[in-house]
Amino acid sequence: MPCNAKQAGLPYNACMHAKALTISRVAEAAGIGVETIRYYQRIGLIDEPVKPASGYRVYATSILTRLKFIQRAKELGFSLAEIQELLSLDSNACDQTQDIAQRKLQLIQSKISDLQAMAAVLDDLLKACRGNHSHAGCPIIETLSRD
Amino acid sequence: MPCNAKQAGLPYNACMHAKALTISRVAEAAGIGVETIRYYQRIGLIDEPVKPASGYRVYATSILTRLKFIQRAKELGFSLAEIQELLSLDSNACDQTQDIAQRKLQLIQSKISDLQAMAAVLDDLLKACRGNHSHAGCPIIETLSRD
DNA sequence: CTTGACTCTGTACCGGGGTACGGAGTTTAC
DNA sequence: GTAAACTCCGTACCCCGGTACAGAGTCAAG
Repeated sequence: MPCNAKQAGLPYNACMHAKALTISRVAEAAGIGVETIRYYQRIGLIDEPVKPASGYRVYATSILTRLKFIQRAKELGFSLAEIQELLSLDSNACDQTQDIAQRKLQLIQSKISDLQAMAAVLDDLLKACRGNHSHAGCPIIETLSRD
Repeated sequence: MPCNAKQAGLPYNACMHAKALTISRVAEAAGIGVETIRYYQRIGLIDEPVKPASGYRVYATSILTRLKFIQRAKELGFSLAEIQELLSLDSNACDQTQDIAQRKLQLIQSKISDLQAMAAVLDDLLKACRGNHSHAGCPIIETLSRD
């Protein structure tokens, strides 16, 4: 996009303030890549900011809050689609948010107990290995394959 | 592969038994797609079964156990590459696999603690929601956005 | 006022984990 | 004994979550 400030007899830099929050400053502050921010915009996870005449995106500081939210939610195991759903909820729509979080929590808890079972089996296997070199039947596959 | 039963003066169907465990029966029984089974064979996650002269794969029933294992391990967050390594525990001798098992155990334990951390955060957030009847905004959304 | 750093759009690519298709051969049920 | 259903192989395509260009325009420091 051309900077139409020129047509108005102004320098291009009339299009942006010196310390504007540009995409690379956002990326730096949020600890993620510039391309990732553009990717999130493409998929609609964050809004395109208002662009001055030059076409350079200038972000509101609230973008940092949003990116933080996204990163936290990702760490909790939410997919970008789920995060989009969370973000679309009005912050008063506590009920729906709770539902989503509750389902996620149950999922996580059942993974934990499966992994604990698996760890116990592996631990037993290791003990058996150390004591017994015959290893006629490694129980791990059968144990994990049951049901 | 042509069925060389023909050259021997026999019908093609001499190449396979009527109720042979064919790929679609395996897929059906395991609740996965035929293409997925072929994919697992391509990447070496499961062995190619013996093929009679016709070229149609005929599986041993043990494939079902193995596929069950793969599905369970996948649910637990293991990648197919990791599952491959886990499966190698079954076929190798004990003393050759102890460190694989040891590393897997550590991996599982770190997955467990990651998931426990996630669960704790989600649980706290849910508790905050249940105590929040003020309509002042959803604590989950607010907490995830903070800082 | 130049030079280098930055940004724009668009498109292509990556690895992981599959899924679908085409065209040919095989098996099975009627 | 033929039609429908199944299987083969190879290749191409899909989604996800990014990442990496290229080529053109803009900004900021010296």
